[in-house]
Amino acid sequence: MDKKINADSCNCTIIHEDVVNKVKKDMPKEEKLYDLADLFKVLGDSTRVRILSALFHAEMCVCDIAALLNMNQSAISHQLRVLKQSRLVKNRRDGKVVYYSLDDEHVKSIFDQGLIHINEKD
Amino acid sequence: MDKKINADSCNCTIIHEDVVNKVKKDMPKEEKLYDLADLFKVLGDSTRVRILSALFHAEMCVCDIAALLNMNQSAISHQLRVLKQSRLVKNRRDGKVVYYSLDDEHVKSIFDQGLIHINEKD
DNA sequence: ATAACATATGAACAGTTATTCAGATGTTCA
DNA sequence: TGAACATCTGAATAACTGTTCATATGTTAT
Repeated sequence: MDKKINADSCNCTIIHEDVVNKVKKDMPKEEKLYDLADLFKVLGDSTRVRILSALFHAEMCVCDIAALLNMNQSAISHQLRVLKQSRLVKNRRDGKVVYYSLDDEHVKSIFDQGLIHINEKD
Repeated sequence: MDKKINADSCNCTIIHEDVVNKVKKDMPKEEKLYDLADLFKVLGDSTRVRILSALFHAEMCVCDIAALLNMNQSAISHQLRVLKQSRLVKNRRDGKVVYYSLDDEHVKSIFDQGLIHINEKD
């Protein structure tokens, strides 16, 4: 309903009010965009990217991942928690060992698109 | 060539050496994964996500974006620079005004996949 | 029950980053 | 040339985040 542009805090005169109003109408809900940024924030760490990339190929336990990435167990465990909170991985316990695996089919395609971008721009 | 697992720094005994070796072989090059994380790092900020989301719908100048997002011009300018360095946006100057637009077709599909993930998990 | 092992967790520290502020640069027009 | 405006930039600050360390939890086997 309220399509009025608030120019108080941007210290600019608005140049193209029509464009701004149109875009404002067409954009997704603010909340969704914040959630999206939060998702990318989770993906925006090399340790977590490497963990996910590993889990694309096999279910793995914490120690295996730590050995693979040459990092200590605690660091991996902390990051797995972050990934789990974002529902990107899930786990199952088998005795002492906890196995982690992917909990999302879309991450793979997000990664693939990202890699295409990278490979095109260098 | 060197598929030996370095377990020195992970303070774990390796449980499934076969799995670790297989995954190590199948994973993309380390460097690509770091680049990928860097890309997601750029996408992992709500201001930048909102800017890109706006640019999906129209080319816009800095002032317009600032007004749309209700932020000051300097903050937007700083973020546009980050987006440009990652080749996600490009710009053209028309007199005093600088117009920004998307410089990547893949970002849209990365966003779409991300939104699917978000919408499924709540 | 206790030792051994895999994993999880909380606190602390170091490094990174987004925004703000002040001012610089570049362009247009009178 | 100088005023007005759009944009850019560097420094400073405040907030956030990843890793490490020490320790806790949970499971198995003796």
